Amino acid sequence: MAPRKKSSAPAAAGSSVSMADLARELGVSMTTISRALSDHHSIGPAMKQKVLKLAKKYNYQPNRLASALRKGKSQLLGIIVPYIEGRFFPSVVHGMETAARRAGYNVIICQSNEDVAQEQHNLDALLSAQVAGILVSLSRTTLDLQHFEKVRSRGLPLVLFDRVLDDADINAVVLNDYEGGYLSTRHLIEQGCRRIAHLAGPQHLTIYKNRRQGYLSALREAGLPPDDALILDTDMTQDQGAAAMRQLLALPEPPDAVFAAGDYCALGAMLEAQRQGRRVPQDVAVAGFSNEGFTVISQPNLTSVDQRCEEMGQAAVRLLLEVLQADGAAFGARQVVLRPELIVRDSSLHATKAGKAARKPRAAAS
Amino acid sequence: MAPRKKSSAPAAAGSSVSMADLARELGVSMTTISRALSDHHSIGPAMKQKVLKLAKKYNYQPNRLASALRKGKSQLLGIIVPYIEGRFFPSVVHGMETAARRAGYNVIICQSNEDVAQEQHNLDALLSAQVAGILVSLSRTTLDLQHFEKVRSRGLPLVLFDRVLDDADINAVVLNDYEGGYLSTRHLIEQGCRRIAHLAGPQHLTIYKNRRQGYLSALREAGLPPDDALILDTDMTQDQGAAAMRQLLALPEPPDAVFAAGDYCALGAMLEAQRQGRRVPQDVAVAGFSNEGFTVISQPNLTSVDQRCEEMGQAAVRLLLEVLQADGAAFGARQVVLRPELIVRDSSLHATKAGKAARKPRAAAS
DNA sequence: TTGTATGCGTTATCAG
DNA sequence: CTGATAACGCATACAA
Repeated sequence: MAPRKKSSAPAAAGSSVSMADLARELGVSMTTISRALSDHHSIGPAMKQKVLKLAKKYNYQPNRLASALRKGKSQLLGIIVPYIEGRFFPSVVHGMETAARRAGYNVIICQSNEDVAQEQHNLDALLSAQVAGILVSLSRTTLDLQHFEKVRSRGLPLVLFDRVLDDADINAVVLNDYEGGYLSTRHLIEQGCRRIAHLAGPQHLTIYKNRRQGYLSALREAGLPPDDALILDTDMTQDQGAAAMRQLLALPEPPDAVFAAGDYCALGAMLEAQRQGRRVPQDVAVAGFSNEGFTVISQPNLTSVDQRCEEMGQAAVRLLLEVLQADGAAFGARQVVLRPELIVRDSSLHATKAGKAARKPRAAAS
Repeated sequence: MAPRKKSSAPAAAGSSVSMADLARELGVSMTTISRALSDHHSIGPAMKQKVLKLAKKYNYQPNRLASALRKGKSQLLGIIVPYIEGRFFPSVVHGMETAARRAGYNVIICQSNEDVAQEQHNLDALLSAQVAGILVSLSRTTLDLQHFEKVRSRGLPLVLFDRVLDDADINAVVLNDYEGGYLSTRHLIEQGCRRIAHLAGPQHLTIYKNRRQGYLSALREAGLPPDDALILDTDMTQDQGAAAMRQLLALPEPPDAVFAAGDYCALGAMLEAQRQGRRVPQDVAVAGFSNEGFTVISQPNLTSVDQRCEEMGQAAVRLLLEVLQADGAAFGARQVVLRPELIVRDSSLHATKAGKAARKPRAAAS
């Protein structure tokens, strides 16, 4: 028995049933249908059941567009990331989508491609789509937050994550990069290393600045004097990691450990050291940052700092939803700082005879 | 000079200007505003300029919800993937978002978590959001396509990618897995290998079935008899790859090469062989599938088949938009088959003395 | 070339 | 508890 039977307007292809259709069929008003479906209090249980049954029968799907238009708020969250590749951002997005779905939201994803202009366009598109809130990890070329004023003036919650700017007055979820740098360096010190080099990232980016601060703190705490010759600026690529290691090994007094602010950079350094006949970790210990998938595959496996990607995504959405619920109350912007986890692997086991700290990579894709 | 001046309804926080506001301000009708903004032909250039200028001044943002409601079609594409992790899906999504944005669309992303029920919910949510089209890579637990009937009956374009079912009557973009298996195996044969094992994936999945077929074809073509003892079923994990290699090396006549249908599985096999004192590729050559990031990091670097992730995403969106434009015309479902690329690296250079085929991993994340 | 009127599907505000 | 009606913001058929 096909659904389309006595309905005056048959469910032709391309169209789906609306509340009006259900109302007509049951001989009641649209209002009643709406109440029954949205579980309103002033609705008879008998009526409610009838409506729900019919809705199921006709396979009624609410039109969220109409609902959102009427209510002025959609069930969509906008996400802007520099790009969806590598290990970090996909994992964060994974966490976000999961948290959002649980709360009944869907996510629109945009890539800025590290371009402020693109970021602005994305922002406009999201506002235009009437999203309920926006999550952003800033592009590298974003130097101020003025284009996000639109968001505030619309009264929409905004949460930055990972890539932020120093602005106390904005909601943000970040990793404690300082602590990551500190933990990593302290670990190297505990391994008996005394001349610890640092391959730093672009210092105008907060994350790299903080990792470096952590490094310096650990040195200071251990009474080790920082040596400018051991702190090299790189762009975090594998190539520059190798180049930096070449430079370090050419020093009259080369380092006995290297803490790189990124895994690819660390890998480049490690391979270069091996190419020059040094043993890792015995001659020079190496630690990276980000806990990339390949850290359990390189020889030796690479010690690194896990960034809690997924937790970051979930935390960001949670924060956003809280602000959304508070709806204007509780103004003060909140900052959530996640604690990094140092994952010790063979590349840094300088003192002991390379213990084992194996970790399986995640399951096969596709 | 602030925008809110003579307007009767000041732009209060939380609200934005609408066409009606612009119309009132200029003393013209909404129709005129609409036409000017949508670049309609019957509109005076002078008027058009005036409207555009005012729109800029007031920072007018069209409400896509309202527009979509009216037109019955939004500027949103829905994407359903099993999950957003690993290398494959993020790259595909990357390609999709890029292609979609260029065409003026935004993408909503949902994860099915390999669960049919979740896939259905995602589907409902997307339909409810009135997306203009849907792109799906099926969950592992999806055994038929009946829940996608809703999409067709709504007249929405549907495109499957990568994970599909054998159904000729549906738009799909897939990799030629058969060719990938064939190329990989032929390459091993050309390297002088004669006893080539195959670590196969779950055979109810088309992709693995096809990779295996390609393997068999290459053997047949070379006059090498397939040997059932050399074809092992696995779930493609690293562990099972290792277990399979153990089993193979215990044979009275062990293989001189292994073609695994996945990189993690290949890696497990490779490491196990080395653990048992075999040299790769000299004693046993190894080739994988998917071109994961770690293929350039493992020792030796792993020969693999690139799946053209990004192209797949772009092709899927292109196909979807074509169907959308055709709007009912041109019914026949189309299948786009992408050609895989064999990336030869050291793990399979059996004959020659391990040439070099280095490839840098992509740039550092975050 | 411009304006008038109507409807997309839903929800909120009233009144019964 | 239920119903009639208006409104969200935009786009189109039709009239001027």
